[in-house]
Amino acid sequence: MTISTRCRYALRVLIDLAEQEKTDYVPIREVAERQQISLKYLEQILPILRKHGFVLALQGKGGGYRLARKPHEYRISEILEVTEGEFAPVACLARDAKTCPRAASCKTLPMWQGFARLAREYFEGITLEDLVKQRIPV
Amino acid sequence: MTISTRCRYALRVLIDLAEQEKTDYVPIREVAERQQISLKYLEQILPILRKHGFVLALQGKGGGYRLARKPHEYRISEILEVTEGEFAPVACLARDAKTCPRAASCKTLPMWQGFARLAREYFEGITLEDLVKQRIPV
DNA sequence: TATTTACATACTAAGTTAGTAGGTATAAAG
DNA sequence: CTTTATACCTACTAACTTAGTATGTAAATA
Repeated sequence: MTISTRCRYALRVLIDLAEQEKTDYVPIREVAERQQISLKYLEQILPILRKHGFVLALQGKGGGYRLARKPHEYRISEILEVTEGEFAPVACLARDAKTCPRAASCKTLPMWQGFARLAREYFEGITLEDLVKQRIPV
Repeated sequence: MTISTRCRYALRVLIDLAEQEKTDYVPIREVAERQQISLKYLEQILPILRKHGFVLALQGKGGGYRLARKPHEYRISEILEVTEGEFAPVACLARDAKTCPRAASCKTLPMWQGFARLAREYFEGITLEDLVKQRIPV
């Protein structure tokens, strides 16, 4: 039950890009150096973010990545979704799950549903801007 | 981010034992048949529950397992803890984690702390009896 | 002594994770 | 037109985890 580094790195990259506050493109190599993350690994992660419209990419000299939206327009739940996969504590709650024959009588299902809902609402309520500006209540 | 079958099976066994409402020992084989779970796999899971005092075991003919406490005396959080391991969405929040050099400036740490707390409180608030009597609000 | 139970340990196939390695496509600059 | 700097793509791998199976041994009752 731990968040993958792929997901955590994705968040750090997005935060890093948000902090640059530039409108021009930042080479991924710079981010890798600043964040001390393997460049080659980031090269696998960034295309995921691009395919889902989170960042814009520009190839060639002077190219790089930049945010596609303003920081407050990213819900953390979206970022988790694409880098970590759907949040489903048990298989029966996955979108593509075939209905479990035990579902009707399952004594634990409501608990997992409640937990999934709690988690979803928590991460939907946080934006990238909240992270950058450290606005998470402790 | 999914709960292991080991953990889910452990919950089903405890619920099953609670439903028997007998004070005498139930052979694990019976539980395996009722719940349609591999007997050999359960034979690995039950010793975990016994070592942590959740169930009592009796060897030999007429032996088996029974609950060590009353259903309302089990918090789900305890059961998750021993079968699934400590709930720590990121490594830095594990009990034995060495302090991350990035911790002080980490923009995501408070979010993970908040999530861990939310999850902990949710599962601490549910007992085995709640599951058996299907008292989980939807 | 036979039977039934828990208990212990080793093994395994399949999948996941966190990368590394090597090359291709694209675009700007000289 | 060549060089350089970037993104992009695909394959590979070591280590680990998961969900079991297999093969016993120990204990307690009938």
